[in-house]
Amino acid sequence: MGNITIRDIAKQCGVGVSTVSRALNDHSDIRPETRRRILEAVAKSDFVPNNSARNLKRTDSKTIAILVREIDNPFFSVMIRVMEQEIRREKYSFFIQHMENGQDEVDAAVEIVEEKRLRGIIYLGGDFQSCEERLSRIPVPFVACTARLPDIPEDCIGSYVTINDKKESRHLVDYLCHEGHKKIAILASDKKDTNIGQARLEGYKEALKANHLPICENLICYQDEKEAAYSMESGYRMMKKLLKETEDFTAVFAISDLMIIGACKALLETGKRIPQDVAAAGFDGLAYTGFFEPSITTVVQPAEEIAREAVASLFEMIRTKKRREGKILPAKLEIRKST
Amino acid sequence: MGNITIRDIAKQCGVGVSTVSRALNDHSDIRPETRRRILEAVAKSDFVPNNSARNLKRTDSKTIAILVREIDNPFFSVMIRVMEQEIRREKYSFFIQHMENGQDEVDAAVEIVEEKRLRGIIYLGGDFQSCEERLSRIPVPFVACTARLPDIPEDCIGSYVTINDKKESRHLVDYLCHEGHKKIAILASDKKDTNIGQARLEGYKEALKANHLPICENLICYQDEKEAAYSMESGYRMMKKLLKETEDFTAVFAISDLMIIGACKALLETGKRIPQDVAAAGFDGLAYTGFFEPSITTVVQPAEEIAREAVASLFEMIRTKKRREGKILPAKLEIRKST
DNA sequence: TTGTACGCGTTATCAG
DNA sequence: CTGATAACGCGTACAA
Repeated sequence: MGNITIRDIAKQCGVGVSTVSRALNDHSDIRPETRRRILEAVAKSDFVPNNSARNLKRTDSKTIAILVREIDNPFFSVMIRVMEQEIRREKYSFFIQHMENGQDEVDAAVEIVEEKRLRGIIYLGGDFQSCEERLSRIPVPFVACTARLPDIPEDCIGSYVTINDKKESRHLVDYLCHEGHKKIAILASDKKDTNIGQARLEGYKEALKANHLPICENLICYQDEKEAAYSMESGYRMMKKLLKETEDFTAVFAISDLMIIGACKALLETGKRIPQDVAAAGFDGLAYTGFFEPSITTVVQPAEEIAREAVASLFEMIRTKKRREGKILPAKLEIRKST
Repeated sequence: MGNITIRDIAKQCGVGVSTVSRALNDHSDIRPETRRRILEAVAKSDFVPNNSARNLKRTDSKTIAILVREIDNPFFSVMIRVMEQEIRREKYSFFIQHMENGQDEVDAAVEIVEEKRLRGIIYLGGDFQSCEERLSRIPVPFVACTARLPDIPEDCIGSYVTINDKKESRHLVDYLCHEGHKKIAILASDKKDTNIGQARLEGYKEALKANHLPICENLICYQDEKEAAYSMESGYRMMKKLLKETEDFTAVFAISDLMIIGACKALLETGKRIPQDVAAAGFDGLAYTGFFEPSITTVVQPAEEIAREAVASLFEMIRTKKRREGKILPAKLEIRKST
């Protein structure tokens, strides 16, 4: 299928290809009349500029990419919406891409930067633990949101915006302890997780220690590696399993809101009352938790602020070409009826 | 920044560029030993194949794209997961792209097909009402899921998989009527909507007519065009507004589950009991609705089946190069505690 | 202000 | 099996 090219347009208008190119790219050195004529012809034809050829030549593009790890994490929705606004305001365009499961964050970046001549990258989620040294291969400024980042090498223009997962988690569990709970179960991520899931688990452990409570391995449910992480389904199944093994707990904390929602269903199905029999708390601050009955206690991440801050950081780095200190924003413990 | 190219690799290995290319692309006509040597050198270097150049030259790529309209629609999550599986099974790769607000479905397709040498496209959501004639510009087979498609022109290899929104909606409202409700409010999409939102509204009207009930304009809440469509927030606000204007209804039907969840919150806040004072029903079959208290009556779309069927249709069209009949799958009315 | 010609990094072709 | 070379479609010096 011989696609139509700028050469065809040029011929059709009786001008040179470069003139067409200039018209297409809003260059100034072209007579308005010529420009209009060309654009008109383009509009009439089915001509579509070939982006591959474009990007091959271009060096620049005022485009930034949002690389999402778990596209079905509803927590990201709000952030994406805010980011869209902020990026538009800077007159940049952007697009969202999903990183597949096996794909490494750094490789994905390198590939896409070349391909699209990006000016910057925003990561949503992802695990950077295993790519510390490789981080400096990312050839444009980047910001990681809601991800755990190792120390960023000096020579690389990257930053992060996140909350202190460990601290906030500890805070929540601490609150549960003060409410008098002695046996607190946790629905954690899988054992090998080195990401925020692990941080939240650590916070749980620290809180127990600080309250002189023992850490019982049988109250720690690890996520099955094969299951969709952080999901309602996995929360449901983990709670079912836990209930089968023991009923000796008065509170449960899940490292994500989706999981606690699933877990609540399992609890209610088993005839447990929330919070009378078992108190339940989640993490993230999804809007859903407030709509629930009983409404669910959770750690609310400042999603909009994280998004805004991330975009701001990114553009600052793009302008100054200098690395920027990472930001850790405070989350808010929202105490509701479930505890 | 002079990026490293296959020419560099070729020089380094003492071979021609085409040999490197062959090694990289798994061609058969290359000595295994040579191949190994080259791949090794590549792995050691920081070489990253330039996709733009690749796609410029390539004609083919065993790749399909999923174009999603509302990336934050949780209804799509399940579908994406299933599609991923099915596409992998065919040994194709895929990627997800988000269509921006102003972007037209056909334009998005045309652009991306050229750029990525796609073999096919799956649309998730979107409105095709305004692009009937232009549909045949899409140069590869495509399938639209959960979207309303006008008649597909003869010369274009496209299909759809969806439910009958009008019928299912009518079915649900019909059920509400049979439960004895005479005043049924609806939270609809915006007035100009020509998509599935409109279809669901039509179903509502038909059901009322069939049950000899009047259609009261003041019981129809249209979505504010500026608000995020189908969202919890808009459902919440619409219900608040409705309650301020009238309390003269005993049931409410929202055209999406998210909206009804928001609406329920508004109802509960106002002291209404569900379903005693007001019955509530949604549409889509999001997992959340089952986890809710009270669990919410809804029309469950067969998400997994739609996804599977869509991928199957697409591959069939890719193979046969022939258009395929669209599929309309049955949804299931799930009656729960909220009605 | 406009046109010509070259090169971006690959892959396909074809001759060895 | 391998290497030289011609496209792919566009942007941009440079010349006109």
